[in-house]
Amino acid sequence: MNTLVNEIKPYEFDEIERRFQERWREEGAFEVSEDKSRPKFYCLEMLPYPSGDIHVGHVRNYCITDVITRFKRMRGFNVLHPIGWDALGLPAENAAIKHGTHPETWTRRNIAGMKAQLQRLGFSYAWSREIATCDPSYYRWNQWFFLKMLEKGIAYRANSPVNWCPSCLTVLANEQAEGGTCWRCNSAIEIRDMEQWFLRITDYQDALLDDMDGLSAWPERVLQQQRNWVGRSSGAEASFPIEGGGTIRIFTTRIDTTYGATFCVLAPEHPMVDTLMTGADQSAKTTLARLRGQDRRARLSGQVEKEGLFTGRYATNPFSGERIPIWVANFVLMGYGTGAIMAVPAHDERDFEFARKYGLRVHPVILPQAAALDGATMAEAYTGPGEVTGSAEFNGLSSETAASRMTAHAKLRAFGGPKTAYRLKDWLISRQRYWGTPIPVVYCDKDGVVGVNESDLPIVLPADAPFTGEGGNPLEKVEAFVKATCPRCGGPARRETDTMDTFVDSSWYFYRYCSPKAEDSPFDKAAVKYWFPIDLYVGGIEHAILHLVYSRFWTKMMKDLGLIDWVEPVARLFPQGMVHKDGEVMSKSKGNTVAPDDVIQRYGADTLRLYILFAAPPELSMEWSETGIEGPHRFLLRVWRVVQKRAGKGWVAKADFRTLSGNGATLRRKVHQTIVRVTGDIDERIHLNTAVAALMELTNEIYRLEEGLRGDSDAAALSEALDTLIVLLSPFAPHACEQMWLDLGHAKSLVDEPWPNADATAMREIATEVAVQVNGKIRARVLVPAGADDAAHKAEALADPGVKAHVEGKTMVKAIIVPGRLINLVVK
RNA sequence: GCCGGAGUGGCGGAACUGGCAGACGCACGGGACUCAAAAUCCCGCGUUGUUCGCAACGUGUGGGUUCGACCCCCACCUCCGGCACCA
Repeated sequence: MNTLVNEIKPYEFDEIERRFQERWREEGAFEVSEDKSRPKFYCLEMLPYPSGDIHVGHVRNYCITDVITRFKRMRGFNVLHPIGWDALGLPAENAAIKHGTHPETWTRRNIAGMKAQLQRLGFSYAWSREIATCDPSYYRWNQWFFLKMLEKGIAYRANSPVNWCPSCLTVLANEQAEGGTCWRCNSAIEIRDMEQWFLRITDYQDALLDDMDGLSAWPERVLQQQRNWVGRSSGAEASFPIEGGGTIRIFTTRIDTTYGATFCVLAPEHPMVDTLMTGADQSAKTTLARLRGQDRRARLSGQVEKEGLFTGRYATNPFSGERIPIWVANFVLMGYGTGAIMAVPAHDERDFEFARKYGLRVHPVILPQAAALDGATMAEAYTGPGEVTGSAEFNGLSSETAASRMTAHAKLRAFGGPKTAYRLKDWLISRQRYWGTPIPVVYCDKDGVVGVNESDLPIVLPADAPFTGEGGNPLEKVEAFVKATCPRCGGPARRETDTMDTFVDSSWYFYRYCSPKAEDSPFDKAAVKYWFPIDLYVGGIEHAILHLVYSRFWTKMMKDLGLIDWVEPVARLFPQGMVHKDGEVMSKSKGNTVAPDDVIQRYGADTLRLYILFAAPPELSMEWSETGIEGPHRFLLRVWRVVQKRAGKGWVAKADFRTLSGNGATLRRKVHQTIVRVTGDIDERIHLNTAVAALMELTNEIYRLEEGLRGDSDAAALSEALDTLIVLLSPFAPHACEQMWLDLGHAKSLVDEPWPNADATAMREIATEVAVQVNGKIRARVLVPAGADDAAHKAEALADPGVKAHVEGKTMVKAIIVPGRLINLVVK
C-alpha cells in the first residue's frame, strides 16, 4: 500500500471544471463596461455558423483567443471578448425542408447545443453581449443600413447576367461563384439575366486597396489575395472607328504597342457583335452561337482552346490609320475592361497564340535590348519592355515613356485617354431564399420601387411560410407578407421577397457587440468609439476575401454615413491554421471530425485546450493525434501533484531573496526567465506552443530541484515558483489552475490576478557556460563568471585541455568573443 | 505561368537580431517500484566510427559571403496556399 498516493487529492477534472464554469457564469466574471480608467483590448473571433456540432477544428480558434484575452485581462486591460451566432443562411432552410421543421427551430436548437459545448470548454466570453443574427432586433439594422444605402444610391437594383446556383436555387455574389462553382455546394453556376439588388462596393475599390497601407499587422498573403481580388490595373482606353460607322472602345495596359495591333477582338457577348454580323453567313452565325454557349467555367480558367471568327468588318487604328480586321473570339471576356481588345500578337501571348492559329499578321514594334524581331518567324510573343520602333513619332522611346506620351496623345485627339480597370464587381446581395434578412422595399404600380418607412422596421420574416423545397422562395407564398401598402402613395404594393446575402450580417456584427441592446441605432456611438478598432481578430484564412473585404467595405460605407470616423475595423488580423486528421482538413463533409465532448470526458477541457495549443504554432495547420494528447495531460498531472504536495501548508511570505544561493537561486532564475518567455510568446508572437513548452520546462526544473531545497529562503523560492507556475498556466488551463490556486492558500480567483513581472536580479547568472570554437568548430564548453571581460573569456578557453589540443603548435590569428555566449579562436 | 509561404531526428515541432542545431512533447529502448499489470519515477534516444576520452558527418540540392550560416546571397528541386485567357 503506497501511503503517499493516498495523501494526494486526485485530479477530478470533470467536477473542478464544472464548478468553476458555474462560478464564472454566476459572477459574470467576463462581463465588461466601457471603463476609461484602463486601456481597452477588443479581441474578436469569427462568429460561428450554428451548424449543429462544433469539432476540435473550431475549438482551436477559440482556444487561441481565450488564452490571449485571459492574459490581457491579467495584464490590466479592459478586455472585450464577445461571441454570437451567424444564424441566418441556407443550411437551416434545407434542414427545414428535409425534416419538416422551421429554420428557426433548427437554428435555436443548434445554438443552445453549441453554446453548452463552448461553456464546457471554459471560454471567457462576455455572455451578456451574445447576439444571433436571426433576431429581428439584429437584422432590423441590416434593413436600416439598406435604406440608408438606397437613399445614397449605394444600394441599387439592376438587370444583369448573374450567377445562379441550380442546387441552392438562388443567385450568388461574384465572390461566391469563383471559378464558376458555388462556394457552398460546388455546383456548376449558370448565368441568368435577372433583376437583382447590388451594393456599390466598386465605389470603394481604390479605398480598399489604398487603405491597406494602414494594415501593417495583417499578413501579407491576405492583403495579396485582396489586391488580386480588386484587381486594379492602370492602362488606357481608345476608340477604333469601324468602317461603315460606329467605334469599338478597347482597354489596354500596353498602349505603347498600339502600332503593332493587327486586328481587334470582341467578346462573343459584346453588344455590338450582332450588329456587326448582320450580313454574315449561316456558318459564321452557328460558330458564334457555339462560342456563346461554351462552358463559362472552362472559358474563365483558360482551359478552352482559343477560337474565333472574322466578322467581315474592318476598323481603323487611330494611331497609325491602318485598316485591321475585326474578330470575335472566346478568349476575350465581356466582364472585364470594355469587352473588346486591340490584338498585338507580337507582344501578347494570347494574341500571339490566336494569330498563329488563324494566320494573322504578327508585327513587332518593341525591340528587346535593341535586338530585332521578325514577325514571320518569332516563336513566342515578346511581352517585356524595350525600345519602340515602327511607331512614327514615338520611335526610339522606351515603352514606358511611349505609353504615357501615347495616352496623352489619345486624350488630346479625343479618341481615348488614361483608364483604370478593376476586376471587382458590385456586390450582389439578393437571395431567393427564406432564411435571410428581408430586403425592406415594396413595388408600387404608381411609385415603382420604394423603400419602406424606417418606423416600419423590422420587416419580420413570417413564421408560417411553407418549406416544401419546390416552387421557389417560400416568402412568395405568404400572401400576408407579400401584400403591402406603398409608403409613398398609400396604394396597394407588392413586398420584395428576396432576402439579403448572409455576408451582410457578418459585415458589421462586431460593432453590435459594443452595445448589443441598442434600440434606436445599430450601435451606440460612444461605445463603439471606446472599443474600436478591433485589436486582434482571429479566424480562418478561408475568409481572406469574402468576409474581410465586405467588412472593410462596410466600415468605409459607415464612415460615409457619418456613423464612425475611421476607415478600417481591424488593427491586427491573425488567421489560425486548420486542424487536420488523417492528412485531411477536419470537416463535417469529410466525416473526419473529432467532437470536443469525447475528449473532455476522457481528459478534461483543460487538457484539450493545452494540447490544441501545444501541438503546433497557432498559424500552422496541426494534425490531430490521439496519442499526442497524453503529453499535455501528463504535464497537468505533474503540476497537480507537485502543488498538492505543498497544498494546505500555508503560503510562505516572500523572504529576503538576496541571501538565496544554490538550488533556490537556480529555481528562482528559471522562474523569472519563464515569466519573460511566456509573456513574450503570448503577447507579441502568439507562439502559444512555445509558451506551453516553457511552462513544462519550469515544471521539470521544480521536480529536479525540489528535494534539494533547504531552509526558509529555499521554501520561499519554491512557494514563489509554484505560485508563478499556476498564474502563468492559468490562461491555458484555467479550471485546474483556479483549484490549485485555492489549494496553495490564495482566496481570490485567478481571473483578475495581476500577471507577474520578471525580476532582472533573479535572472542574473553567476557563471555562464560559453561555447568555445576553434576555427568555427565547437571544441569545448567552459564556465565563465558573469560580467567577465574578453581577456578572461579567452583565458578560460585556452585553459581547457580539449581546446589546447586543437590550438597547440599553431598561430593565433584572432579571437572573436561574444560575452556569455561564445568564443571563436581562429588559428593557422 | 504569376504571386505568397514552407522544407530541421521515427513523428509534431524549437532555435526570437548571423553566435552551443534538435528545447518541449509523442513514439521507442532500458531500469526502479509491483505477485503481476497499469500508473508513476529515473536513464537513453540525429547518423557513422570509437581505444567510450572523443572524432567525422548532419537543417531539401549545388555553389557563395563570413571568424562563424537552419538563418544572408545566387541557381535548382519538392511540397502547401492563392491567382490565372483580367488585355
